[in-house]
Amino acid sequence: MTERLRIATWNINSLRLRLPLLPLLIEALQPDVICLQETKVPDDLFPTGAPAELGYPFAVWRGMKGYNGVAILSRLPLQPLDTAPDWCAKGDCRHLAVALDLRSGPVELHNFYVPAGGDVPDRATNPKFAHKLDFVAEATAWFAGRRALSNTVLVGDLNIAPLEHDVWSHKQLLDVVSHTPPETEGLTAWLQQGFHDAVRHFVPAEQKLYTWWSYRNRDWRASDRGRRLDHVWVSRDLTDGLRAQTILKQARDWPRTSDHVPVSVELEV
DNA sequence: ATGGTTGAGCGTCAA
Repeated sequence: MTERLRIATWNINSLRLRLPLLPLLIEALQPDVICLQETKVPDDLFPTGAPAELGYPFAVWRGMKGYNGVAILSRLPLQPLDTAPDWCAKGDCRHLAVALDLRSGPVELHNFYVPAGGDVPDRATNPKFAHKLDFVAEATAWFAGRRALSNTVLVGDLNIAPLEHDVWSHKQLLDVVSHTPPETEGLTAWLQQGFHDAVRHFVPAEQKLYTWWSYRNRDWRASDRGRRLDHVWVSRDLTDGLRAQTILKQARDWPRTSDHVPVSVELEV
């Protein structure tokens, strides 16, 4: 027996500020599970009633003051998984993992917010860039060291656009943090620990595909200098169950919205 | 080459 599952991911860039936008996401995507990054809310200030009011009574969150923060909102019961390490021993709030209770069995879900990496793509002079590369390498090693992946979904703002057409200009961005070779090679190595890119599954690699447009453009749609920083990966056993993907580009025009747009994948498990 | 904008939360830092 299979069950249809829709999982959405969004870098919301302040949960409290953009709480009123979540009904728009829900109406458009009808996700069973919503994974959020950059919630920017400490746990003691989290709007604890909001998930249930939105129709997602099962929720977990991990936040801190000012920066970072992740949350998972679910219509399905879930169990928190606490087996992952404190990435780079920073005490950051960049990862949550849960087991979703489906009739067909549990699905393991990982929600990641990878460090952005600062401005200078040099690990020797920029500690933020070093942290980003170390984070990706540590995650790669952690998944490599576990049992073979199955029934697993990984989503999040991974802050890396791995393919040539995941950015508006491959040549012009080769030395820009998010698309440098050490980053794209690192992300590819992580993906290859048993994952499959669930969005590119539906969209040929030659086609431009973005999930983020900078605030610093007067007209984001006209300049269209986007990057694909937000991802949904599935373990290889779930590949045959992939049914659809949506990059909710219209969300970039919502009032006072995030610079990232939601990404959703529908699959049968 | 540079600057451009946004959020957290009150001076800048992070993105």
